[in-house]
Amino acid sequence: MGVTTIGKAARRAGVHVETIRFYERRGLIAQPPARAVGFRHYAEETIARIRFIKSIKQLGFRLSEISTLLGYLDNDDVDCAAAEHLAENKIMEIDEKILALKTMKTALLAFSDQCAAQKPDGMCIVNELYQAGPSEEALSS
Amino acid sequence: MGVTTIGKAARRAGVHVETIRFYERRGLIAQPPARAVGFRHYAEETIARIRFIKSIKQLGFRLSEISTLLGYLDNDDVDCAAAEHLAENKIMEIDEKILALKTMKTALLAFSDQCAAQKPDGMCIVNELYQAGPSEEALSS
DNA sequence: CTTGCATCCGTACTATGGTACGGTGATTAA
DNA sequence: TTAATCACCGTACCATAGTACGGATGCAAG
Repeated sequence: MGVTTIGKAARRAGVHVETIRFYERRGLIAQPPARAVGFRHYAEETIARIRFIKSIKQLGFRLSEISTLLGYLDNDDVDCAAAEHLAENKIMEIDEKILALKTMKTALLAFSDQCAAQKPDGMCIVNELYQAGPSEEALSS
Repeated sequence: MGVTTIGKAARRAGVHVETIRFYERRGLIAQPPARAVGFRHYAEETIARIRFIKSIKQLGFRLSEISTLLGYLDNDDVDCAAAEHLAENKIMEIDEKILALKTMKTALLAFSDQCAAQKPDGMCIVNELYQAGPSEEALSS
């Protein structure tokens, strides 16, 4: 196998070329130095780093948070307690999102029920809501 | 009470002035015609319309979707079946998001557990993940 | 040797829902 | 009357995570 150019690196890491460049611009990974003669070579560590970013992203972390985490790693400054703290914060964040979505779902179900209980005159709940100009508290639970 | 200028309209609808302008630009609400002499007057229907947008937004609908819905309303083209369909689609969308978040949470809990089971050498799971360059399937469930 | 794909690089654009700014003119309360 | 507030308008900017584009060059296969 030949040298690992950006295209091969992308395929091996499971991301797009543009994503690698984007991560370079964001400072998440270092850009390999330009060579006098050929294209840039990507080191194994860089590919591992991209895979790591991808894994952590799947846990719901933002790139800015991953950037911070990588900063700790680069300084050998990660301990289990700190990592656990990060994970727990993220879990709470996720719980909040889930709660908000469940609230929406409840309201939507109520809405849907009112649609189903169609008036004999064919007037839809949507029309009524719109005509009435719903008050602050309506639908807002 | 005096005329309903944009500021009063915003207060009564529970949004910011800029939001009203933004909705006007997006075509969600009509801009009242400029008057020769004073400021624009906002009609009651417009305020009701903004409140309606706000309510529907709380159900998780995007402005583009609300725009479509308002188009139906403006043409008296809403029936309960269609509205119910909209709501049910949105419920499915929300369910998918909840599922994705729960998957993340599960992975995070596993991660957190591994942090808690700290190695005697003080080596954190994060370091190991990073050094190892996690494979495609690791953490990805 | 030439064709065609790949790399390089900066910049601009995507969607989302607004928010902020800057300068000008109208209005209103003291 | 004058100062403070509000309205008007276009444009630019925020976060998010990339994606797309265009032109120049490199490299490898036929």
